[in-house]
Amino acid sequence: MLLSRLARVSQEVAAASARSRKTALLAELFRDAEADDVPIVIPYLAGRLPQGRLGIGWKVLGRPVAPAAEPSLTVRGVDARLTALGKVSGTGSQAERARLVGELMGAATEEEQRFLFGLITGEVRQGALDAVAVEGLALATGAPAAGVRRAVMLAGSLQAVAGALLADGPDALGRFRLTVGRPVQPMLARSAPSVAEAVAGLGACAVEEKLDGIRVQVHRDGGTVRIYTRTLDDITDRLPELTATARELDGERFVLDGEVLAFDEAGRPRSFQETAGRVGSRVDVGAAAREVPVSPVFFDALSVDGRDLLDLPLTRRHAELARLVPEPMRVRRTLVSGPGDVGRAEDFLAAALARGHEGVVVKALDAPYGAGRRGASWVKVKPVHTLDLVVLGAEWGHGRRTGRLSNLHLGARTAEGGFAMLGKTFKGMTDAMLAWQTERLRELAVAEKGWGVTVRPELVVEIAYDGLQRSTRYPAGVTLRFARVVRYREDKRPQDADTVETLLAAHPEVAP
DNA sequence: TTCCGACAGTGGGGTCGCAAT
DNA sequence: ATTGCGACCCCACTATCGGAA
Repeated sequence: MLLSRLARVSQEVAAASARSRKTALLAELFRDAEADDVPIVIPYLAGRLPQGRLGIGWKVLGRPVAPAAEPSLTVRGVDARLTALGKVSGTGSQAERARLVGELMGAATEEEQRFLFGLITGEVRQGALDAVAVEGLALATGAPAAGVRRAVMLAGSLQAVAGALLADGPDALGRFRLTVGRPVQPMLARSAPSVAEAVAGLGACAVEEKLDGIRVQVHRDGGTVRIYTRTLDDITDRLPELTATARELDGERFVLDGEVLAFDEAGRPRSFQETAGRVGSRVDVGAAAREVPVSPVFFDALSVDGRDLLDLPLTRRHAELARLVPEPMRVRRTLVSGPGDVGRAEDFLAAALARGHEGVVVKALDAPYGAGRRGASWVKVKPVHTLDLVVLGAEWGHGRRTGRLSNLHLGARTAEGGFAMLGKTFKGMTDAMLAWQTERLRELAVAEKGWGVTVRPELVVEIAYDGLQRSTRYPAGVTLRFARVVRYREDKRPQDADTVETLLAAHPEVAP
């Protein structure tokens, strides 16, 4: 199959607004793909490369290359070139990679160039990723969409399911079940502003501590242990102490879900930055593990002794977890009978925060494990802080925000009477706010830059954030974590904005 | 008809590791 | 040695479609 066909369909998918139309376009293409093209076409149209990331980004791709006049690239040919590109390494490799990229782009038409660019940077912007590709695959093969979705969650991969379906038809779905050693999409939580609201929607529930670390899925099959992240990357080699722990547990075959994080001598959690740095270390893992050892805290069991527990209620899964994992390695929790019992949940949240944790996750006791779902049965609650900050500048948006000033530069007042930038945010704005701030910030602009504008510090905006973290980038030595706009405060003047001093005083554990 | 669940998009900061400077 | 870049951790929020109520 020619790449031009994919590029054309991708553009049509992007132009279609109805999801059903996108699905139909993808299904038509999947049906036409030859068997050898399928393992490439499916991920491409889901906006991903079968090779995963190539180590090539905007910098190399940004260089313009004259497009070819006529399409000639085949899907398989492109795949072979990209595989070769991913394998280039060593000194001088950047130049070689740039050369190969230039060669590929030079063989592509303008439309194909746009498609390849999106594919390689991971931004296809066609309004259809995995979920829509799953629908298209179901339509193309006559398999039930829910069955395909479930198979993909259990296989942890769209490609495997696509290959089986197109080769063997809808019956192939039955082959996909939870397998020890093969990661499944983890269950996710939605958020609520208070435990009262979280409990109100759930009835009888467990309230568990929310730990600020790295999500891990631990598989053990006899002497073999594998550890996967939330995105199903294999990080076994980086966590030798967790591998050892899994081998010591009193079970031969299991799959556990949990969080891994570092604690200090007093047993309080170390900062996310410290845990993430440790887990990210790959070169001298032994030294990293000695310096910042991490501990697992498990909260779910997906499989024990060959029994698949996914469809069992949390109560049953937790009973299995408790049989397998000693109490200190399980997440701290309390049980709440329902909305009449909210006081217990609120007390538990306060205690969790006092112990230095992020918040709580409220879980319905009767809910199964919804692999890959951000279902309503897990709800996280974290305290939210707010500040009144001053807009110092704004950056031009991309995609659907093109032509709008989007990403705000936020400043707090300093003791010297100026403003210290604390970070940026693009979150929380409605389309109306984007339009309004674009106009207002242009009026306040003192300098037009390529990336946006700097403005007179006059506009006050209320910002919500989850906490402070250390920063080497910003002058106060700290930055906001997960900053988002709540509303503009036109009733406030910049001299009413919060100061760096009060911010640091509110988070003494982070203050430099 | 209205409501709401699921998705895609729009990017944030930090850290690590590699290659280039 | 330092810098730039990309990958991958953590993540919030809005707009939209389409099925459920």
